[in-house]
Amino acid sequence: MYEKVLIAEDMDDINKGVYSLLKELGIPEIQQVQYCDDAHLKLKKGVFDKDPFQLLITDLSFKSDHRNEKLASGEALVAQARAEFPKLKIIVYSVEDRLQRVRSLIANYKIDAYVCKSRTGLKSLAEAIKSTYTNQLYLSTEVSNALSRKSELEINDYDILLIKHLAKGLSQDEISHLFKQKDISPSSLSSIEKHLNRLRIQFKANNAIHLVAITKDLGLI
Amino acid sequence: MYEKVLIAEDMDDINKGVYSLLKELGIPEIQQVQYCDDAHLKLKKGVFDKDPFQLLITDLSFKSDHRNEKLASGEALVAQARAEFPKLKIIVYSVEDRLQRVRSLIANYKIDAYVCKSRTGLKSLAEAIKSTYTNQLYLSTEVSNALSRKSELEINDYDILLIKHLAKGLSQDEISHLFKQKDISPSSLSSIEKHLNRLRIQFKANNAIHLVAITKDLGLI
DNA sequence: TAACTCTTTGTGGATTTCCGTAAGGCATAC
DNA sequence: GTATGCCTTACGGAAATCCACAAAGAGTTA
Repeated sequence: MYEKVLIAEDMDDINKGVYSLLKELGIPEIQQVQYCDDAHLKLKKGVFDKDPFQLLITDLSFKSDHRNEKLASGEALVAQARAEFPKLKIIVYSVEDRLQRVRSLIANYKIDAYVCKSRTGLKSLAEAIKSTYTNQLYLSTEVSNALSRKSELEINDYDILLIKHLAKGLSQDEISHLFKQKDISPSSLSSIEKHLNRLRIQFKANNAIHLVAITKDLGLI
Repeated sequence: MYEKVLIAEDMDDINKGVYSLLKELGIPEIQQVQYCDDAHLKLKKGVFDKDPFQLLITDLSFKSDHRNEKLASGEALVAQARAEFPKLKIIVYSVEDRLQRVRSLIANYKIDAYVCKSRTGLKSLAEAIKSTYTNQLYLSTEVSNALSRKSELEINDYDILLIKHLAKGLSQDEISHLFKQKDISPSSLSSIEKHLNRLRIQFKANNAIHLVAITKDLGLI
């Protein structure tokens, strides 16, 4: 089993919960940090001391406070960690349950497991730890079909961007101009209308207002 | 100090963290539930057994799963608990940090403390427990000014209702018809336009979409 | 009562969104 | 090569919004 594990999680209560789980699993060396930058430092120090961490368990969202950090999000931490320490196992442990998000983490950073925080989050996390130790990708049940092809008709980054700009108060015409200016394709008013229309249908929204309200409730934007 | 405390929190890791905090505080009887309905049952049973809970610590958001519950949210649980057990102390422990939300919980249900989950959430929770035991309202630092600045409260229930219906996807014309039907005044399309226009100016919103997005972020709707 | 203010309601017009249709580009399959 | 499907773009009309101004009503004050 793992000998040396790092937990990156800003909320102290969860941090505590994960810590006691690792203790129960009999892992001898456990370190905890509440900031992404601290996590990065610890990882580097481990390598420097010739005693590297074998596993990183990290959240995705870290509330920002007075400190201004270089690594502003869990995703940034994952990206950095994967780039610098290819052998490090990474488990993402987050409330986020959007399949698209999970997919992109796996595709871009080759994370070793994704566990949704939930009623049974800790149990899943325990399984994830065991699976990753034997080099098996682990996804908790909530997101287990993130890799199946069926859910391909999800929304992509372009759609999110579109809705975000809508929510910021831009008209469709203004978005069109902005996209042209930034070389984001498609940028024609007609295409923007078409994409929004598809999204409205997909989310069963009556109009653009409704669409923004729904996606906000879902936490997509 | 409290003798009998109930924790309602769906995520097992946080539940674990809170539990160990209460243990450290020397509270002898601690019970935990992961569903609102279970919390309600426990509270009722306590009274029935002539050994009522003195304190409820509850989250606001509970993910729904296969069970279909009567009390679908933490707020519903709080409402029910306050109505049935006026002497029960209630601490809400949630990530939600919108002042309006805190305000309405205090105004409507007379909760005894509101603690934001954060890096130092557990520490705040400990203070909240002590404060409430001496009948003092406690608000964690993130939301401590929820009661001070009531300046922004120039919007009334009519405005909120209006925006809520917008967010549900109704057109201004449909809202007009609905209001006429329900005898809500003013109900003319013209007046609805005028009110929305005032709100847009007030919130510096470019259009109705923007207005809904802003008020949603503020937790007004 | 008259003057004043505030709110509701109405009207017209510019702008934007909504929705269908159609043309053109581009890749893949036959 | 041609056919096919998918996507972008364009255009036009209906509907909804945004906005300015005017009229009617209700309440207040002098």
